[in-house]
Amino acid sequence: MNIFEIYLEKIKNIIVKLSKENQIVIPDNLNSINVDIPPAQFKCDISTNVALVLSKINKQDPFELAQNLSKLIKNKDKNIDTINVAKPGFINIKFNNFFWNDFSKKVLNLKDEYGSNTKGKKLKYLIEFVSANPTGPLHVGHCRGAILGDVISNILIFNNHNVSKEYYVNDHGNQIMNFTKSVFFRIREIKYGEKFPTNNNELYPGDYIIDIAKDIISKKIKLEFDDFDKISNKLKKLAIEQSLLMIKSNLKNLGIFHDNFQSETKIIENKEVQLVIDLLKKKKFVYEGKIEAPISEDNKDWVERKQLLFKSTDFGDDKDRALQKSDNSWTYFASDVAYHNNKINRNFDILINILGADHAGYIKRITSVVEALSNEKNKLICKVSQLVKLIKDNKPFKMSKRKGDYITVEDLINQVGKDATRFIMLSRSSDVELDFDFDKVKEKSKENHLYYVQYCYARICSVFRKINKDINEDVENISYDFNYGEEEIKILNKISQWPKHVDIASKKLEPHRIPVYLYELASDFHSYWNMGRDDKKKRFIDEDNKIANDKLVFLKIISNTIKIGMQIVGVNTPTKM
RNA sequence: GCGCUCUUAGCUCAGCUGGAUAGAGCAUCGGUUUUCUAAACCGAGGGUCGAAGGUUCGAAUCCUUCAGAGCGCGCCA
Repeated sequence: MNIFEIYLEKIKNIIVKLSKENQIVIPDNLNSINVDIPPAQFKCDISTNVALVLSKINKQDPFELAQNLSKLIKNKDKNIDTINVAKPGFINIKFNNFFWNDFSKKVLNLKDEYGSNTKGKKLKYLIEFVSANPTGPLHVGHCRGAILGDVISNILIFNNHNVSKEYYVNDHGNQIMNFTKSVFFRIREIKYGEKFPTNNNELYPGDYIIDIAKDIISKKIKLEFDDFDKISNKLKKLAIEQSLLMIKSNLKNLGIFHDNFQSETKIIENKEVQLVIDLLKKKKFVYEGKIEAPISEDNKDWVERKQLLFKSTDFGDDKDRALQKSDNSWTYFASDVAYHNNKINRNFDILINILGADHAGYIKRITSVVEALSNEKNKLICKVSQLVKLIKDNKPFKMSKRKGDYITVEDLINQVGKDATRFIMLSRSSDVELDFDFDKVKEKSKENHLYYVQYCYARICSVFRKINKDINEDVENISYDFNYGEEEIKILNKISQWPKHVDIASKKLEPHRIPVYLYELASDFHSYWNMGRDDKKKRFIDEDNKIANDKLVFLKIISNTIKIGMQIVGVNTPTKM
C-alpha cells in the first residue's frame, strides 16, 4: 500500500502505452521519473515530474505535456479529486474522499505489516556489528554502532529480507594476551595478596577485571596460577568466556541479540587464513614486497622489510596491506580476510559491516578483499557510525582509558534507560557526530523525541481506555462511508508517506529516517488533539462517551503506524504516561 | 602530506536515489488548561544551504577546486 509506487506504476504504464502508439518518445531508463511528496503549500497529496523528464526528448513544452498527461492520469480514476499542473510542469494530484476511505480500510487491514515492502526481491543479508574486543564491557562508543546495526536489521527484516546478525569475536592476538595477563595478576592479587602491577601500561586496570578474576576463582577449576605461560591458553578461554558473558548482558540490556558469535581463533585454527591466502595468490592479489613507513609521529623504529602483502592498491587503496607479521603470525587483517571469505562461502547476497568512525580507514582494504574474492563489486557494504560526543553539565565529557574514566553501556542504561538511548542514538544520520546530552535525555519534554512520540501513543490509548476498548483489538464490521475533513486528511496523508520513508531507510540503510518520521507524525497528531479544545467536532469521544467509526479507524491507524515504527526502533509504546 | 566524514536559522539538526517559495526543535518574544493526558498546542521574528566554478530545463542535493572541523593513516585490534 505505497501510493507513491502505485501511481508511479500507473504513470509509467500510461507513457509506455503512448510510446507504443508512437505518440511520445520515452527514454530507455525511466528511473528519473518519480512520484513524490509535494511541498505543503500546494495542498495536494502526490506529485510527479514525468512531464519535466519527458519534455526534452519530445521537444515539447513541459507545461503543455503535463496538461496532456494529466488528462490521461485523471481519466476514469475514481480516486482523484483534482489534478493540476504547476509552474515548470509538475503534475499535482489531490485525492478524494473515496480514496481516503479506501486507504484507511487498507491500512487497517494490513495491521502490523503496513509499510513493509512485500514486492521486492527477498535477499539474504549478513550484518556484522558491535564486534568489540572481548577485553571488557561495552562503553558508549560501541553503543551507537550497536543500535545502528540492530535497527538496520529490523528494517531489513520488516521488508521481508532474511537477516543474520553476527558478532566477530577478536579472541586472538596481543590485546587478548594482555587482557588474560591482567586477569592472571588480579587472580594472584586475590589469592595471594600480590599487588597488581601498576607500572605496566599494557595491562588493563579496570575494576571489571577483578570481577572476572573472582568469577574464575569461584568456578574452582583445577589450575595453578604460578606460571602464566603454562596456563595462558586455558586462562584465556576462561577470561574470554567471562567477558563475553558481560558483553552479551550489556547487549541484552540494549535489546540487542546476535544470531551468531564468530570466533577469530576458530577461523585461524581451521587454517582458513592459509586457505584464503593461497586463493588470493592464485588470483595474483598477494605478493611479497615492501611498503613505505607510516607517516605517523613515532615511526623511528620502523624497519623496512619484505613481507606478504595484499594488493589493495588494485582497488584504489593508498597502499598494499600486510598479511604477515615479522614473527610469521598473521596480522589482524589476514584473519579478517579469512573471516570475510568465510562469510562469502555462506552464500549471502549482501554483507553489511557496521564500523566505528575510528575504523573508517579500514573500509577500502576490506571491501577490496571481498571484491577480489567474490568478483562482485558491491557485495560488502560498510556503514560508519560517527562519534558520540558526551555532554554533561553543558560540558563535553572526555572519556579516557584510565580506570573509571569512561562511561559504560551499563551506566548509560541505568541513567537514561534503554528506550531513550536507542531513540536518541538514532535520531541523527549516522554520518554526523551526535551530541548526547545526559541532562536533556532525561528531560520529559518535546526536547526528548522519545517521550514526544510515546506521548502521542499514550494519548490515543487514553481515548480507548475511556470508551472501554482495547487498543490491540481489531476494528471489524464497519461500513466505510466516512467523510474525512481537511485536518484528518492531513494526518492520513502523513500516514500514506510511511511506506516511502521505510523504503528509503531500507535502500540507503539509514534508520534515522524512522524516528524523524515518527516525530513528524506525532507532531501532526498533537496538533490535531489540541484542536479539540476549540472545536468539539475534533474530539474523539462525544457527549455520550461514544466514538464514531471514522474516528475509531483514524485513531487505530495512527497508533498502528506509530507502534510499527517504534517496534522497528526497538522501543516501547507505553499505553499510559 | 594522504584518505574518509561533516559544514543548512543564534544553538542542535532534518531535507541530499536533482525538482516548485529550504523545514523542525531549542533559545527569544507573545498567547492557549471549566476539554479525551499541558510530557501538549497556536503565533511572531530569525537563512547568500562554508566559498568559488561547472553539469542541467532545474542544484542545499551531482562534479571540480578551495577553506574550516572531526576521525583515521603501524607487523595494534
